[in-house]
Amino acid sequence: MNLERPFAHASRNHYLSVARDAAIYRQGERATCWYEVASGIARICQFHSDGRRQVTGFAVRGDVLGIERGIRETAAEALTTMRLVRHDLSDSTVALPPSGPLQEGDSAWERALRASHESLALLGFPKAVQRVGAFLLLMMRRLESGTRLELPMPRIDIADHLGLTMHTVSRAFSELARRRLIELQGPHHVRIVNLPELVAFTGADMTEVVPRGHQLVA
Amino acid sequence: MNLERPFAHASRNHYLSVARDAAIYRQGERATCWYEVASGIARICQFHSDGRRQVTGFAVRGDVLGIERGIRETAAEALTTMRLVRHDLSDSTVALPPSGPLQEGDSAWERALRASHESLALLGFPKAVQRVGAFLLLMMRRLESGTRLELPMPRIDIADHLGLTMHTVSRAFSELARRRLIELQGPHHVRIVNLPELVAFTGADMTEVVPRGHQLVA
DNA sequence: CGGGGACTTGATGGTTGTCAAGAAATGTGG
DNA sequence: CCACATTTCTTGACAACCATCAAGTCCCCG
Repeated sequence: MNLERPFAHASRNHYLSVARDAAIYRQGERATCWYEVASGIARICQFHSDGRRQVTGFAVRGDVLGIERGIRETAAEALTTMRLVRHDLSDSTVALPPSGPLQEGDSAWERALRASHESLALLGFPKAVQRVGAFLLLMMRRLESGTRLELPMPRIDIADHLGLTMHTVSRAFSELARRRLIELQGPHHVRIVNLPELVAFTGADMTEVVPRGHQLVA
Repeated sequence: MNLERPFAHASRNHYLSVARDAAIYRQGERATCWYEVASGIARICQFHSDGRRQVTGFAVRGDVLGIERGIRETAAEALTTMRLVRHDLSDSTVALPPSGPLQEGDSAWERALRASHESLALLGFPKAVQRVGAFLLLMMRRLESGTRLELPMPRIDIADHLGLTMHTVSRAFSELARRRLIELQGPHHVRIVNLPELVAFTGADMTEVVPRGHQLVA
């Protein structure tokens, strides 16, 4: 499938810079290419007919952006200045090494699917504080920034990502800070003070338990 | 990539039957193959260390099941007796024609990604009744069964899929029935009585609005 | 230094989860 | 095929949580 040159030096691929707040692609367009994020962060979102806006993900270094055929179901916008690698739709070979939970040898589809599952997992947490906590832990892994997190997105984006309101997200940050699990140095600068306790409090140790199952199929 | 024989007659692929309640694969195993659903319905779920169970999806005819490499992050169980097509991991060519929102010419990864996005969209609805309504509409499309829906999964599975409790799901069904949008003939047999009103009430017309955007990248 | 947007926080009402009980459906053995 | 037992589903009451409305504060940038 894509076994040869797993990390090809994207010779035919366009590298491009994107300014903060620029649209990378729009919802409703016909997809002609997809991107890899070399640096910076993008917000991927979906606008619904009832007025809701759903942020389906944040794309960071190594993430695949806008891989789909036909009409785009999401829009992507740069939250910071970014560097992207543009790929043709017929190509599903990633050019950049993975970051965070991604793996070497992934195809682009595989990476996109993994990211989608991570977003699903976040929405599975029943309470707001847990969702926000899990979001911080996920971002820490994905940004590979240690315990000092720089989150360029506004609260409303986090809210629309986690299925909450801006207010509830803000309260969750405050509660995590009150419990001395994180420290807020300005709204966009979070320091994770007590990682193990944050993991425990959130319930997000991300290790799964094998269930007692029935007989296997073969 | 996968342009030749988009719907190959899966000659090297195994067809297999699965009994109701049988495990198709387990969480924590190493993935060795993936499946397509030829008939029946499977539940895909993820068990978390804090005891939660998240149903990440239901796989119906045409859906791709368990396409991932390395350790499986989900388990799959048959809700009904099923027929599956087993594929090698090196193969990403689907054998079955699409159903519902899927398209001809999809690769397996593409189908899996689409299904994942549909689940994400469901969790985006802010209220329980809307989520349940949107779930019914989605199932109607995917099962291609007209307005008479046979839902083999128990309420708890729907709840774990939508991020709700069994009780709330049950109340939502009751409310939709009270409003004469659906009719319940037994817990697993739903008839959609007033499709346009259900769509309107749910806010799930699934057509998106193009947002006013900034300048485009290129 | 001043203005405007983003963020935080408080008060309140609506929605959902929890606890508990009862009704309906399903499966089993006679 | 029917009676019974068990599971699943529904419904009610109450508590917890979150969205909404409304100020007030902080931050950023001109």
